[in-house]
Amino acid sequence: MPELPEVQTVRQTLKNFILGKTIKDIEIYHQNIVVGDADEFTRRLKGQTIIDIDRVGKYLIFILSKDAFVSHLRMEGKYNIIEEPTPINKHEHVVFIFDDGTQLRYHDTRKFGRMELVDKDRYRDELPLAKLGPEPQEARVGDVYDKIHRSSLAIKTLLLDQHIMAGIGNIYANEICFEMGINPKMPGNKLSKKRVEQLIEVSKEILTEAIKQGGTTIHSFDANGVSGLFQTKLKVHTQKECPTCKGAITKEMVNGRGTYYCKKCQRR
DNA sequence: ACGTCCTCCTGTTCGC
DNA sequence: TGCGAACAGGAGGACG
Repeated sequence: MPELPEVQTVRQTLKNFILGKTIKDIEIYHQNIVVGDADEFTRRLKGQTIIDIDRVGKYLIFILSKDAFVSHLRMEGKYNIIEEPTPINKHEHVVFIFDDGTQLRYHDTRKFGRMELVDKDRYRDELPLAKLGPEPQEARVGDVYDKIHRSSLAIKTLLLDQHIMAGIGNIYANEICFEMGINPKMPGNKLSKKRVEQLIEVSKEILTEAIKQGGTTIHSFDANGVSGLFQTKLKVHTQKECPTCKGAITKEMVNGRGTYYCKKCQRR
């Protein structure tokens, strides 16, 4: 589900709700969500206060008084804020119970999401975050060009590779290719340095605009009832008609992911 | 080392 | 209408 703008939206919403709260207990209904020993996860975090929530790429990092854990929502993960007691939903797998009686519940229909304890002081330098590339905002043209230039993979596949740049997922990869006027299947090694520079600029612009809109709401995603608005600005993803030439949008699979583009306007 | 495919899951949509 | 196949904001591991 969520890409960088959606995760950023979730982060902000969660910060407003849980900063300063202390975890009284944790209930884990599906152990696989927690990487490593689920009992240790509970034991370690119990009694700790939420100090901050960070975000790196599509990862959220919950910073507590002593420890920290990362949370990746993958395709369908969400956090439900519970202020009034309600029955547990069958897709709520991890429940954080705070000392003020409120709860934070991790909801994930496909159970793809993961949580994992990390070192509070150096999580950026250890797995799973260590291998992530820079977000477009911090990316340096030379570094990105080096990686793209040496690959014959489709440019869209490279945009989805979190080791090159972090935060872009399927929706925004499609949108970025459209804005670039590039065919998503264009091999990376066909791009000039100038073109890669433009790619980074376009990525920044699209992610920034999406964050401003509160992310994209497709299917059921929302950040605790806060729906994003970027879906109204999508130009190709899940669209039928090209906003530029009014021709039909082509949909095909690239690297196993649904890829939408305009054959006429994206050929460079 | 690199590219491709499979896998983890469940719910919804698509096509015959 | 019914029913199985395909697909869905992701990423890590196996394999050739």
